[in-house]
Amino acid sequence: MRRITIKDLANMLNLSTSTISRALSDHPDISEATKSRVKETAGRLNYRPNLQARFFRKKHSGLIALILPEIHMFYNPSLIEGVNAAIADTPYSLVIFETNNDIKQEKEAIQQCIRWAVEGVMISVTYNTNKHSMSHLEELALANIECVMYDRIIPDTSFPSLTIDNQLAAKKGVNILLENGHRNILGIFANPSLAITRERLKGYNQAFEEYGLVPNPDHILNALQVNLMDNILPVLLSNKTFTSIFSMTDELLFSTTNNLRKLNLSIPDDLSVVAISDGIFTNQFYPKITYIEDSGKRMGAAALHQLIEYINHPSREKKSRHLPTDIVLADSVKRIE
Amino acid sequence: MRRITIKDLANMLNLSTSTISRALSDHPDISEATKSRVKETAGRLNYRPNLQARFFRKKHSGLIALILPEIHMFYNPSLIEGVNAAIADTPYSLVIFETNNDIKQEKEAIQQCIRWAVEGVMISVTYNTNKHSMSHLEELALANIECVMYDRIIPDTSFPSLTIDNQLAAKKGVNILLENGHRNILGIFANPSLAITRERLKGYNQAFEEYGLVPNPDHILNALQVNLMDNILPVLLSNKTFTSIFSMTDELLFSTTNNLRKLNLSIPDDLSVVAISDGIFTNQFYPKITYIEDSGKRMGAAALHQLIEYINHPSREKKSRHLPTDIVLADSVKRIE
DNA sequence: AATATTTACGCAAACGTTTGCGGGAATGGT
DNA sequence: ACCATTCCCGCAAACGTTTGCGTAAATATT
Repeated sequence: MRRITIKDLANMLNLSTSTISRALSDHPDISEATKSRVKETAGRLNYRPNLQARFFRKKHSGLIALILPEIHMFYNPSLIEGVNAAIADTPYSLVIFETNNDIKQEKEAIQQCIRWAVEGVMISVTYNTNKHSMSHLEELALANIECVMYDRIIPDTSFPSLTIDNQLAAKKGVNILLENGHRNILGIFANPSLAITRERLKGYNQAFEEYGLVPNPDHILNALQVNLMDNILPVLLSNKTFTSIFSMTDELLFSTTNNLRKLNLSIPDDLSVVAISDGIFTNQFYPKITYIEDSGKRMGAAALHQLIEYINHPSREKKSRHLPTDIVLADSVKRIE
Repeated sequence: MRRITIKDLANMLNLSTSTISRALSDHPDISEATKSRVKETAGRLNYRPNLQARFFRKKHSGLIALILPEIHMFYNPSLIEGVNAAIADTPYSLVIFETNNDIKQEKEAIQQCIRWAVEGVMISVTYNTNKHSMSHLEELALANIECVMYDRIIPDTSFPSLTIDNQLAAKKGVNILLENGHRNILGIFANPSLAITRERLKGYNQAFEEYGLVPNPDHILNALQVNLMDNILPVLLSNKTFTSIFSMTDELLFSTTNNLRKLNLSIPDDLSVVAISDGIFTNQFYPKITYIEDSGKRMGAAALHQLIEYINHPSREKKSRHLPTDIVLADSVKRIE
């Protein structure tokens, strides 16, 4: 039970392989009569082109790689869903690499991409990837593989990137709290070695400044790792007189809600909460959390389209883009005077 | 800047392509001297084998496909992580297809697998895939592609499967509640068209029966879709006198916790809770939830290894296996008399 | 009717790698 | 010194597909 090939079809129909090939791809050189004859038998015999051979001959792989630091509960599942939905309308297939926030695994993933001759790479880098350790990314460029960075990017490089306007998003979020009378706003942030953290931090501060207020550096919690939250957050909340919390991600928000429950504090009666969020957790949670939307689904689709754009037009100028962000108001903010 | 090939190396070193190929793969026919000479220049010139060409010639693709119904917050991220970690030690790469619980997309994914000539498929089927609609799976067999089902399987088919012992797991979970004195146990279950739901339901009932009790069918909630929980659960909890809840998945558990908060009911003071869970949500949640572990990570690794086993030994007898389940006790169960 | 064009197909090479086979040179044994 | 091995390496085919080029027949043009 060997797999049926173009040669088989050629033999059965007394045609050459070239005619079969052209007939199947609707080449104008082939008459309608033979086209339908070929297609009919191909369908009947369940012929499936060998993509390996095709792409080998055509010198491209039909593969697009998605490299991400981790696949945990938040954001990335949504992102994968977005990429998957978008790639269904294209001739490409998706391979996914997970780096576990380890730059060594990131390098290994890139080597894999080169060996597979993928046609494009979408990457969200690890904590430790920065301007001075991106030789592996430059290898991609040398191999003529298009690359866009998304979400966790390295700013100010020659690689195009796609993010939301992180500073603006954070500013919008904090603004909601300020406008509702909050002044003591605990800002919960991730690892500051990530550009995304620094940008969102800027937005937090900028919101205060534009309001004519001075942000208090003591009101910032930098959770180098999420599980440290359980130690730090209770201390912070018991000592200070916060009336609200701004969380820069879903992951930190989840940890926050658990800690609030542990401290017997409720949202929004004891503390108002605003987050930058994918939208899934914040909408399903009770009470629904007010958030600035950073949709993984939309990001995934947009990043893919941008990448395919570059693949199809390699010479086109590469630039970094921002996705717009919506404000979604819900039940987690209480107005105070 | 063309990519460097074996031919290039052959020309530069005045050797034949066959010698280069053999030298790079440590063939005994090649002397150590030339081996090191070849490897040195290959390394220096950054030679990367063209996997498309290699696999094309060798008549396999080096690809393994993972087909899953959805990538939401729970389980599947963990599963992907497990597969990814395990596949790193193998010569295979992973492609992921998401079917959105749509049998049409599932069929499409399988067609893709055949066209790509993947060497194995790991699949968790949709709600609507059953014994009478699995012609696409049989096509896989015809194409000599190995296939294992995991998690959401079709029972009693010729395809090997990998699951936990769902009935046993549910029984274990309900048992914990029974042993702690609970008799009115709300069972929260998913769509009964899934075999996994029916199995776990059996376990729920069996636990009662082995305890000499008669399970009450009115104590079963079948959430055909998760978002329906918000309507049904409050009604059920206000009418009946439940003292505890058994949830068959993380997803349903999450919805449950939100509804409990809405109703101002706390765990475990008002209601004890036990779930079958991947372990991530239950451990991070406050209070920590007692659960029967169904680890996506472990499942992913195990399914992959089983699949590779079949790929390497196609004639080996295929059988369905169960993964053992651990009980993880935490803070969500209160003893009552 | 002679020439020009179009139509419809076949020939053969090419993509990069692996591998069966063959053979010259070096080595071993007597 | 002769034969049998062993050691290294090259030749060439093969995997399935696409595609530039060539060409005979059919059709169009004058």
